[in-house]
Amino acid sequence: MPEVTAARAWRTVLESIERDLVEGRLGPGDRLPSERDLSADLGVGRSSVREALRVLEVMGLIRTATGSGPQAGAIVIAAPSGGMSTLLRLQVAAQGFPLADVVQTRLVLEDAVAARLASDPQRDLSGIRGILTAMDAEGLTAPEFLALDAELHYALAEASGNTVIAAMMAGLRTAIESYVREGSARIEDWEAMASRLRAEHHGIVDAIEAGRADTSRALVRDHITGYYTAAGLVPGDH
Amino acid sequence: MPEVTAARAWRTVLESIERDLVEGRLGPGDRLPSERDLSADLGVGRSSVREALRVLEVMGLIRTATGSGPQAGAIVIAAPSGGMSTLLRLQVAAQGFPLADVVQTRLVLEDAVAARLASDPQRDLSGIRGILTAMDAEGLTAPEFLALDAELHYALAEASGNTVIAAMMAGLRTAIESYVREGSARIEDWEAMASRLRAEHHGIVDAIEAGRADTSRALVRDHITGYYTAAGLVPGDH
DNA sequence: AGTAGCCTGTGGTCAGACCACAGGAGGATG
DNA sequence: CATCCTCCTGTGGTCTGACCACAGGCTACT
Repeated sequence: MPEVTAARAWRTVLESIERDLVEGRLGPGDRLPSERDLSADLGVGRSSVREALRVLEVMGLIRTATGSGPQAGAIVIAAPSGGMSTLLRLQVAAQGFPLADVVQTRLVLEDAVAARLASDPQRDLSGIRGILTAMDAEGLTAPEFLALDAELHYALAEASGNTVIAAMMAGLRTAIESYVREGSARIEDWEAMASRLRAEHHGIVDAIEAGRADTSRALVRDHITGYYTAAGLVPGDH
Repeated sequence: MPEVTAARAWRTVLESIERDLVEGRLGPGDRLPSERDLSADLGVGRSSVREALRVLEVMGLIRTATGSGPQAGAIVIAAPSGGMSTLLRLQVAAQGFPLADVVQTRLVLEDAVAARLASDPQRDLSGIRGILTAMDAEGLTAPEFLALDAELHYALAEASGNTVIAAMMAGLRTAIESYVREGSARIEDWEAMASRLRAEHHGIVDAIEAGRADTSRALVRDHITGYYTAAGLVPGDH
């Protein structure tokens, strides 16, 4: 007997759930069987089931809740940005991803987002305008400003309509968040930097709304590289 | 007593290890303490430690091995593409990512890869040429051909020097692999398609080596969209 | 009819017990 | 002295059983 399960009981659980997802037996909003049932059905220990569920939870596929009722248990949610953020953040921490590569990837994606938004006549930037207004407020601290900045860039990615790019943008941002925060302390005149960033944001959004794809792409590139070099996160050799 | 640990013992383990990574106490090649030691040090059960390690393993941060000696135990490896592939594949399966978004993201990234390679005089495409030669062989089945195709596109991303983009490309490819395979069955004259793809590959690599960024980008776009529409994976409304 | 309390099932966690495995230590052997 | 073989140790992998806290439904009492 070649032991079909090979090894790794938790992997069989993961594969079983993935199969259920692929073949449509499970979908967003559905509830997984209880850990004890899965354990019995698949012939593995409950701890192995839990290891698999933990992976799914961290990757943003399910949400777990204690108690009873329809909201309890493990439920498929498929919220990708959380998992992407965790993955990228950990890989950067483990030096699997150099910071420069993360920044450059962000550049590539944001570039594409701007171009796509500029050439899409159906775009709706009302939410983005709201964030811009919020950022124009006086007296924002650097962390507050950066939080709004993250929100703005994510909203742009979301508005472009591509969920994968939006999730990746959120993840890339999270991965470098702590470094960005540290970098902001290195900037001497924060108020000057803030007003520069404000102006650049308005310029980008204006260019997008004017449908000028190439202009908005260029502005986005300058905006991002400008800040990162100013914060000393990336060599200015671009 | 406000119970500092809040909840979720496994999360404290994850956070502890992440802190060790960020602050340099752990790095690639290092060995983690044994599960039993971590359990005792952090004051949690061994099963909670295992749940955290499982997450790290699936995300590609560590590798575990049984037995004794320096190679046994959990070792930091930071191999990002595996985790990225799992994440994207699962999210697509759970309908968190529409197929069209995945394809489009691949387009964006590959576009950037081609442009970057074309404008980089230091590029080394010798490995890519080797794959092209392998793909020129006669009598390849569709799965064999597609495997080489995946290898080729990944090699291009790798050659561009951006590890994040390379990992994302690998992940995106994995996420749609099964659909691509199915799609290949829908193509009536596979031999004709194969030679068309071969010609396009050569054209792309030639354009890159000639340093013609815009041409290579256009060729890449046509190459990818062409195949996906032919395989019926994406509406032809691009 | 309303309400208070119990009961059940859920995830969260821990403790302990095995197993298979890989490698080193140490003795037996030539 | 060198070599081989065996046992021992520590590792992850797994299972079992036992609690706990919690949320919601159910029931019995008022």
